Amino acid sequence: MEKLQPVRGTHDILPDEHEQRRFITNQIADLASCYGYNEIATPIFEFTEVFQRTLGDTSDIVSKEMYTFEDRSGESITLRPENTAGVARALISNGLTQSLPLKFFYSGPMFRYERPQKGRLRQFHQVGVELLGVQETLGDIEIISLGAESLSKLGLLEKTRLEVNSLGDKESRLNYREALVGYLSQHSKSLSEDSLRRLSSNPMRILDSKEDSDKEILRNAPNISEFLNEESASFFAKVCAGLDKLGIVFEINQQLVRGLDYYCHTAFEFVTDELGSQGTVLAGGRYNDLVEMMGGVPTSGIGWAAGIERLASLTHFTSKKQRPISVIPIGDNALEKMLPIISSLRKSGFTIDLGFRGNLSKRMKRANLLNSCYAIIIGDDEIAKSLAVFRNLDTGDQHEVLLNQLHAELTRLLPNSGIKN
RNA sequence: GCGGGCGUAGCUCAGCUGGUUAGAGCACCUGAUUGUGGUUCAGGGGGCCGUGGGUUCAAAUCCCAUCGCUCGCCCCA
Repeated sequence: MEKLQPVRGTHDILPDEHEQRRFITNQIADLASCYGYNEIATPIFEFTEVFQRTLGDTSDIVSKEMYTFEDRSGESITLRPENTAGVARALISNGLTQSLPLKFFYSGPMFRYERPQKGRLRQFHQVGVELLGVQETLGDIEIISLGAESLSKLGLLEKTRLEVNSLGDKESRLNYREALVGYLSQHSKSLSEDSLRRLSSNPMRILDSKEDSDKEILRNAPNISEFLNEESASFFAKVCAGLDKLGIVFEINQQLVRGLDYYCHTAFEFVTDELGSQGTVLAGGRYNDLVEMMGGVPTSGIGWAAGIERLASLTHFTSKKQRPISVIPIGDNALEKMLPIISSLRKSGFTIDLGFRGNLSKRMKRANLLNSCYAIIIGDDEIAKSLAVFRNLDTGDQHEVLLNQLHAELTRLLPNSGIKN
């Protein structure tokens, strides 16, 4: 509660910034809608087990990044660190497995207890999609394509590169894991402290270590591709072929390992070099075991999430807002006369600002400050003649318009304003 | 959890080898302009110099602690 600051790692989103974020969200939501994805919203907190059971005890999220607390009835509650587990839970809770396949889009805040830095917050926001009940490679291809198009629509595709990898099915992964542990154990003396710890808990995560000493050892480590069984290998090959067919450029990164336990087969990340070490902008993968892990019927799934703050910091945005029209009544009579007219203009969809106080000069200043395009000025002289002074604030030209012609005049001058439907 | 940088006006910052009443630009308010904005001019309000302690005749300035912000590591969106 020191000095009325927001909690560390959280920020107020003021109107200018919010407009950009809403724009980004809408762009992706519209695109997802074209792909047939429907918006879903799950609670921003869940019982802790929802995340604990699915993300994996050894994942960083569960081991040190969860916002967990006890509520008044003693239940352990966790603010969602990501939304895939919540969507999977909702699928089960609502018996939606009857109507597979399902395509979901979501957006909203996520929470992770981390040290904030550039592109990383404790409360951040994601948009994401989940495709449930599709085990065909067509699902992987559609999801990655939707990710690529989302970035493209925001003009960010050329700022990122797509990396993909296959983690294979369970059998392939176990075989690989064994081989990897065998290899790394021979070099355990030279491994970094963190990697050494992961050797027993989560050895695959050592693959994306950034320690030079680890990288050196990893250079000769076995590759996952050599351990994919026939089914997994052909699955991955089909995904890659599909991406090629769609003209989606990607590179295979065998070190790419997603941090969460529930991933299998396809894993992918769109990364940029423009955000320091937080380069991942949009990332996801396949999670065929997740729903079953939560106690539902086996249901395959694939999806991705993108960080809105990261997208926003890569995007140059200019406001798309309508410039307002300032109505400036002088005196109580004029105000009374204009109130119903203002109300009617607003109902027609025009953006009207009625400065709340001040003389003509003050109100003109406000009109200028708001970047209004026109000022409609009316005083006793004008009332007597049932008209208003209509001033173009860019040119300074002004002319008189009958009050009953105001709507027509604005419609003529601002054909793109007004209610669309 | 670990390391670096920084906390002075609403914002961006100057001042810091200690020395009157702490400054600038932008923003804000008032007036020139009581029926006309942007430009200009004149004036004005605003600061526990992050907080606590220490050194000193004297601290925004030096030292320590603490809190906050920020950047990086780990990891992730």
